[in-house]
Amino acid sequence: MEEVRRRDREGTRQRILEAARRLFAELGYDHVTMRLIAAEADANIALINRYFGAKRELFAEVLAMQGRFPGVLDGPQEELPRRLAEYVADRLLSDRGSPVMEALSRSSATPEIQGIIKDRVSSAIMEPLAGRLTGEDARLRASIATALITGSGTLRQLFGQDALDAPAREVVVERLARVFEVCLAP
Amino acid sequence: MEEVRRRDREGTRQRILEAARRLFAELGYDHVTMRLIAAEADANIALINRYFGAKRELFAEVLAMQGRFPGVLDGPQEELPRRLAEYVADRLLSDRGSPVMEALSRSSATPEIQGIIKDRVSSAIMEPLAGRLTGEDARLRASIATALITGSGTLRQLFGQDALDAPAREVVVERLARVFEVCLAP
DNA sequence: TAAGTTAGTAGACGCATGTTTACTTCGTCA
DNA sequence: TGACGAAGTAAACATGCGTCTACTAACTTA
Repeated sequence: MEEVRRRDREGTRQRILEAARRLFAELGYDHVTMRLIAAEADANIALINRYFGAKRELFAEVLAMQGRFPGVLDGPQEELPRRLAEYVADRLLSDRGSPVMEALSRSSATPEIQGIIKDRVSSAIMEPLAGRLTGEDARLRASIATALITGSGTLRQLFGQDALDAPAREVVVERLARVFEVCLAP
Repeated sequence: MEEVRRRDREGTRQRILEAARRLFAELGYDHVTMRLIAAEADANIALINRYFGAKRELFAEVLAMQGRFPGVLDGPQEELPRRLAEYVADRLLSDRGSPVMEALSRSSATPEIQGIIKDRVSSAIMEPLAGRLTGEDARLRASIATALITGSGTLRQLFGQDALDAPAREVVVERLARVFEVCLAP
């Protein structure tokens, strides 16, 4: 009955990385223990440190492997607010949130990794967003949109998927799209 | 040179409460230790548990003593978006954020106190806000505004007071006011 | 087949946490 | 004045954490 998949360095590494991704998103940095990751990945705890160095670096690698808003920031400029609205609405209404969004808003209070998260929010959300905006105060407008995105993550994590009293998806998208429009407009 | 303020039960209780308020706001629930509170309050650690029972209950008491958006939710209805905008802008730009806002967004990932925070966000922000709104989907609109408020807390805590590239206060308030208007409008 | 490399393992290490216990000291009131 | 209750204290408790070390066993290669 024993699994014969042994001595597979790369495979084990991937299982650890995937377990860490899932757990960090669900529980936040502080509440994920090395032992929990090891159990979830069905790997020995010492291998985590051997392959990744330390918990902090594992977290950094997890964030690094996430795409930067795939399909949201790309596409026609005039539909950007709507794509953001759909992204946020889907994450709020679906049975699980966005791993990046959740990991970020759940882990941002930990000094140990604050720098990592700051860089990630900057490079994956704020800067690409600000870069797509024209007119004055682009960075301010991008920041407000970012606040709305991360705040949605916090809300989701507190209230689960019925944070919004469960109206129809289209109503949520419509409202969010209008809000993002005002955020991003020059 | 010794302080002679000894054997003052109520005074000690208040010093502990005040130190806890400050520290929870600054560091979040997880990263505030009982020993840190005791040191900051210049009190013995055992007294914290004697007076408050447990860390969790101390946190609940800290949240309970905070006013519910004093001066923001009250006042003429048509200026509500602007008052919210001023509140958020001031917290983002000033040298320290709002204790409630910070404590909430810094501590929301801890399962131990998730219920406390959830109740607090509901009763202090979302429900009063939704109660002031007319028209359909009041709860959805209040939720989006809440997301923006808590998201601002997260942003502030990540980037400090120059999260917004430091434009003039009036510019920030103006933009936020327009966003809140769209959030809250029927 | 023997030797060497390395993935995988068990367990301990040192430290920090929230909480509790046993004790001391102060203040008050009979 | 002496005794008693309560405020304050020091130290320990049990637990959980990230990390590291010494070891075993599987695969590769000569």
